[in-house]
Amino acid sequence: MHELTELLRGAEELLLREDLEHKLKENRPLRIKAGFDPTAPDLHLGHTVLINKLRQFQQQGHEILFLIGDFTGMIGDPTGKNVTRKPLTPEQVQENAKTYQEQVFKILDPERTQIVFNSTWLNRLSPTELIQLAAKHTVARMLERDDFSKRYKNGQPIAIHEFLYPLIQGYDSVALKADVELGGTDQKFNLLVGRQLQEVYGQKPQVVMTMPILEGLDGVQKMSKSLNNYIGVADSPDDMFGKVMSISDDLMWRYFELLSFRGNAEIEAWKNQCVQGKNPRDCKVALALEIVERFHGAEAAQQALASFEARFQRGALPDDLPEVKLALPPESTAYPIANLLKDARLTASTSESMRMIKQGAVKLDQEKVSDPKLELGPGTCVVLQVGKRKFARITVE
RNA sequence: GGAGGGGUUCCCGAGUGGCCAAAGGGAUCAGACUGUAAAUCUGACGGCUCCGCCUUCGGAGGUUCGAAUCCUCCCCCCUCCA
Repeated sequence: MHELTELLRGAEELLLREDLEHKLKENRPLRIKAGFDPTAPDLHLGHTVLINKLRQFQQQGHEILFLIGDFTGMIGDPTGKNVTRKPLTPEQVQENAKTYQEQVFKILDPERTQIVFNSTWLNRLSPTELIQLAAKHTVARMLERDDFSKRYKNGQPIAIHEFLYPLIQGYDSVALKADVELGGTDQKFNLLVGRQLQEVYGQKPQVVMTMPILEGLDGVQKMSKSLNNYIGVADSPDDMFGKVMSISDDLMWRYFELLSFRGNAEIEAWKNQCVQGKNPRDCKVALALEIVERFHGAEAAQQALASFEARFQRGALPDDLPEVKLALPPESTAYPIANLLKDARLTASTSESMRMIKQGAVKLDQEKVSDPKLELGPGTCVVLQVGKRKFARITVE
């Protein structure tokens, strides 16, 4: 029972709960399937929500089937928008799959994870078999899918192959004899097709678990690269740490739920302590450490914490200052500070430089700059800082 | 094919001849404070050789002392009817 509660944590929906309970009682490793697109292996923490859930299953002794959809990737998921998606070459698929593994195995145990490619069995499917597969499902049921029905009502085209996509994804579950399939909430329909097909093929239908979309740093919109509210798994330890620290106290608990490996009980206890006056900051530090450690190791995490404290609590300079060398503008004998800041990319324009100086945000060798007309002659080497986060060691040549 | 509505500074969205570099909100940035890059408060938020100057309101022309606002043509988006 306790197992189940942990597994349910953060999950959006579980269909059907009784099925999962039964399967768990069988006391055997369950086959847990999750499919991934072989495109864009540039993962951020939002993507890891699903992977974290896989890890939980894995830790309870179940078998993970990490499916790379190299075949389906060639069809393109029917999003309705990008109708013509460039097919990936086998090389690209291999490349992306490799990147996936590197990143994903920071969370999953490679020993107990099977990576499978659906082209393995789908390429062997004969036209006859494919048509037999298509015969197992009806148009009416396909049209139950929200975006299909909308497009159909609006008279927008739906290509036949788009109907094939959910079928094929479902067939994957048959081929893999999946007990459970995980996916994002947007995958619900496809996951359910898997259930139906398995039943038709004489298997027990898989349990479907959907995971929510993680909110980004702003706490409102979904985490995505284009909104620039993401924490990339490849971010530097300092960045990763800082970004976690920047989330609001409210959002922190959501992140604990979906990103932390700590048990429910522990997190609940912390939450209660915070209500009773414990500083939420300390919980956030723990979360930041945990996440940095996951992707960069314990040592890097401690260093990130140390440099964070040094910088923001004591106002110290970061260790690795970007070095910038700038040549004097032609026909001048000194570099005006405003232009220097712009050219060193500490500000976006000289106007912004002026503003920052007026606002008291600019520091030269730790001293506040108040004169907007300050000029630096050739040969000077100084540390310039704008705000709390932007630094550079600048040499004027 | 017909009838309307609209394109404003990163986003949303005011503005219908001068007081408009353009209200308000969001995002962002800075300062203060703090528990942190949370929260809150204050301020900034086109560019520049920065107490002054220059360039913006879909595009190109025009009217005017003066236009985001008026006129002409063009481009693009949306809604309704057929």
